[in-house]
Amino acid sequence: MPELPEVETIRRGLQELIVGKIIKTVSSDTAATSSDMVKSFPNTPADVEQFIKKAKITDVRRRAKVLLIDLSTNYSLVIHLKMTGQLVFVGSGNRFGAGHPNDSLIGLLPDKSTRVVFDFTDDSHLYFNDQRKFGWVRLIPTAEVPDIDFMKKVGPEPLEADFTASGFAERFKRRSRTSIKAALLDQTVIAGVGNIYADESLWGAKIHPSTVVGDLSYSKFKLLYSEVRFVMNLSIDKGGSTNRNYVNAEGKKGSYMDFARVFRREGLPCPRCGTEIIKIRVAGRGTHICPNCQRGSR
DNA sequence: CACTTGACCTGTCCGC
DNA sequence: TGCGGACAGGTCAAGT
Repeated sequence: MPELPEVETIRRGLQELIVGKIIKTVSSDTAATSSDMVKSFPNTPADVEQFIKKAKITDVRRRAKVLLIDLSTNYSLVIHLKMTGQLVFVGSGNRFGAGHPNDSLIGLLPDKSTRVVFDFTDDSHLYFNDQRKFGWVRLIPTAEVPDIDFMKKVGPEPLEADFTASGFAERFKRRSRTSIKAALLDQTVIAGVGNIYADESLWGAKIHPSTVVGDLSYSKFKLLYSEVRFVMNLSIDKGGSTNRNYVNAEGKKGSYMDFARVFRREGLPCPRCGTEIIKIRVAGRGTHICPNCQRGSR
């Protein structure tokens, strides 16, 4: 589901909503089977008892598309939402005031997609929902988080101030014979780009997604670098993209799709030249392009 | 090693 | 209205 802007939007929400709260229990009282639960959240009851129960939330961080919820026990909840994962906070009673979208969720969660429930001591709750069950939650000592495979392999954060265009171009040398779209989606090259922002940034840089990485000029890499940062910053500003399932920590949708130039806009005119946007398949993924603007030139 | 493909799941949409 | 197949915001483990 979420790419960097969506995970960052959730992180900012959770930062405001749950830091300082104390976890009372971790559970599920839903239709999820026990094997589903084990897959989503494999830590043992003893781990939960020792390192989660009574723990205070000290911080909420993000690395690539992974959320890190730090606990006062020096353990962290490491969470990947994959395609359809959600982390939704619901206050106790009328916490947000009548009519607030979050309060409309009271009584609606947990539902059949709820995999893990965190109950706080003030009777508020955090729900991990995941329709397709690809996502996961792991409890890991905070100091060991950088040692897990994903963290060791993942590439640099594209929005960091010290991340430069030349650094960006450099990262692609390891994937010089594949398509630029496959390379952009490769989390070991650059962190956080997924299918939406790959298509959006390639349109912005006027690069055909099938273009072989090694055929791209440095000036094209500079353009692509700028476009990746532009679309991700814009999306964070708009609260992310809700294509289907995505909601933020308060259960609200993001509005980037209202600003998308090509993603899921097949049949509509290219906002730059008016040519009809088409949908093709690149790197095994549905891919949206303007066939006029993105001709695969260097 | 670099690269591609299929698998993991459930739900929805589209054509017959 | 039903049914089969394709497809969906992501990563892995296999294969070549």
